[in-house]
Amino acid sequence: MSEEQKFKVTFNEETQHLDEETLFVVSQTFKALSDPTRIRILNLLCTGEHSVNEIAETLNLSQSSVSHQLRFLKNLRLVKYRRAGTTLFYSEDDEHIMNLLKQAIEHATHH
Amino acid sequence: MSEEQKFKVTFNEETQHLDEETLFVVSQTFKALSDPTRIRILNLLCTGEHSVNEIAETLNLSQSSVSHQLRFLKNLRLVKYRRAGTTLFYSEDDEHIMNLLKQAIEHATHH
DNA sequence: TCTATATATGAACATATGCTCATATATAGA
DNA sequence: TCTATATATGAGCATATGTTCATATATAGA
Repeated sequence: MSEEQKFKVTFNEETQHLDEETLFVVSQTFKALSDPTRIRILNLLCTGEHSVNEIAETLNLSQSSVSHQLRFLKNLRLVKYRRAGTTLFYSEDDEHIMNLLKQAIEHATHH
Repeated sequence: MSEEQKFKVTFNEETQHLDEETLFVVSQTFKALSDPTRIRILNLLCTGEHSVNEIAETLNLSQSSVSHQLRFLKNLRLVKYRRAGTTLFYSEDDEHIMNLLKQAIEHATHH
């Protein structure tokens, strides 16, 4: 089997069959991006780090709601935080996924 | 104002505020990609057009479930179909969004 | 230690989601 | 027109999701 054929086989396996784990990770990732509140939070974090209260006030959301959503995003490692006293500053933690979000926003705005 | 500054302003405006409609379209798009069944269907359609029954049999899903999900995907214009007698052949209808899916699968498999 | 501020968390609730089951619709051929 | 095959659809159900409310936890300062 040539190198080219090997590549083709590998490629086809990747596009034709998705194992359970990949399917789970991909669906969870898109689920994170499928809620307006989380999109707004991530979009705000594009502009740099922000505290929980800053996010809540800027986006007109309850502190609790923001905190719940940030936990969700943090579990998926889409955001991280830095502590400064009692304040936690959240920021992006997955450039690749943030890029997907930006692409989708671009796509939605220009069509 | 330099060209560079102009670009920066435009860029910031786009990333800081999302209007209702954009938010809705983006969240709906990602919602379409957030379910394992729909991901498997779209991933299968990457390989070319397929009838409803083909999809159901290949992915081991009920005809009803596939039909419901295809309606969902069709409403978002992510898939289209071609009729041949009583058989409907479904295929991709949004290259850009399919590309987002492929990127996410790549991202999930290589990390 | 007591207080104030920032954030996290759990329960409860309303709504959304995805599946199955039964059935309707549509097309082709006899 | 009658039948067979392919697909669509609606109701019902179990589960998932996002929010609020009340409260817990954590840190800093007096």
